[in-house]
Amino acid sequence: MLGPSDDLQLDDLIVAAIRRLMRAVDLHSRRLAEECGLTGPQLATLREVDRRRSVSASTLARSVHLSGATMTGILNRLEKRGLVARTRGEQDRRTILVSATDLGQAVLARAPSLLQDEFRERLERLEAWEQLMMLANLQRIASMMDAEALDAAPHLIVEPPDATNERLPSEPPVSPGDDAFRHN
Amino acid sequence: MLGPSDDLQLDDLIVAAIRRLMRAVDLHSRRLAEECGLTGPQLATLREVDRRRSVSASTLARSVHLSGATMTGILNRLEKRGLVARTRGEQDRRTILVSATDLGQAVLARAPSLLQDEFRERLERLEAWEQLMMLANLQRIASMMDAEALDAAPHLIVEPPDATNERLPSEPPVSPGDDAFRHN
DNA sequence: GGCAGATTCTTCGTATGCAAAGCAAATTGA
DNA sequence: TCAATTTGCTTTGCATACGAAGAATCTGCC
Repeated sequence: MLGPSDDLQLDDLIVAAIRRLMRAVDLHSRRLAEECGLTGPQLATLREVDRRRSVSASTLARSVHLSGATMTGILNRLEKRGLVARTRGEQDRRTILVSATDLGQAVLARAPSLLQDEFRERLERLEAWEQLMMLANLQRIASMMDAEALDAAPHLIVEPPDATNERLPSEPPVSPGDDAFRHN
Repeated sequence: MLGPSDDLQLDDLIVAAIRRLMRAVDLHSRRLAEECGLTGPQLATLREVDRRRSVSASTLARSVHLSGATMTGILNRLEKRGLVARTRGEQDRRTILVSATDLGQAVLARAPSLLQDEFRERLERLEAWEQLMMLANLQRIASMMDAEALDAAPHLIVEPPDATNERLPSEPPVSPGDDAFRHN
């Protein structure tokens, strides 16, 4: 372990790195907006809407880790551009079911990644174990900071080399009901 | 390396982890605001103002990795509460020199860390090499995403309260590979 | 001196992002 | 059955965040 003075150093460095990362994400979001007309959160939301066929707004919010209020604003902008459609739920008329329009899917097909190309290229040049280590560390930090928010979902564990990593064991494949976020 | 389909998975997991991290930071910022009256960016700014004795607004913005426009808003709120004071530069009357008031220093002395206590406790329980690995990975990711912004310098060492307004790239150059493991 | 260009900060417009309050629909309980 | 609660979304208020444009100032060149 480190002494208290070193801990202060460590804290500051972590804070600085996180701030740098957040800024980079924000800047890339604005660049996305210029290039394809969608900001980062909008693109992430549209992708998730398209992946699942028809989702409630709250489920959507949880999937992309946003509050419901923020999701409302994003959906408003997406809807205003005709990229998604809002429908009232049949059985439960409180819920709003969101679905991607044809235009939305078309835009999505042309949209770039949520990560900068530069970053992806650099990442691709790394060895697989390095990629997984970085992901694991990122997830670990997220979990450590997220913990107070009660997320029981286990995340990526870097397995010894014999595990067949066809699919990384984090988010389950689409199954629309079991959201992995069931804390009520 | 991983195949293209796994890369897509990797991208998505990284995006999700980053989003989770950003949300956690935001939530902690709001908690800070309730507890000590200062949000995360405000506290970070006030700390930096106090550390250096008197800084220009632009230097401050670069130090905490914010744009000048954002810094203006934060300084407005800090000034309105009497925590910092703005003064015109003597030689260069374009610059705004920011300094912490007595009240600002008093508030600062009582303010908690920018990181959640939960996170810090968890971090402290880890071995030193693990702490450094996590920091190094975080800095590496930040650098990889930051690179396009020409910043390129992962500042491992917290700069001394130099007060001399340094020019552009500013941050002490550190070879990007071993940045986390340089003790001095 | 005097003016063109650069630099510094502020203002404006837009998009996140959250909590809390508000509203409507569904569920529960007596 | 119908009031009380819960649930799902929207609205409101505030604080980031950014770029672009504007105002004030400085610098260099003549």
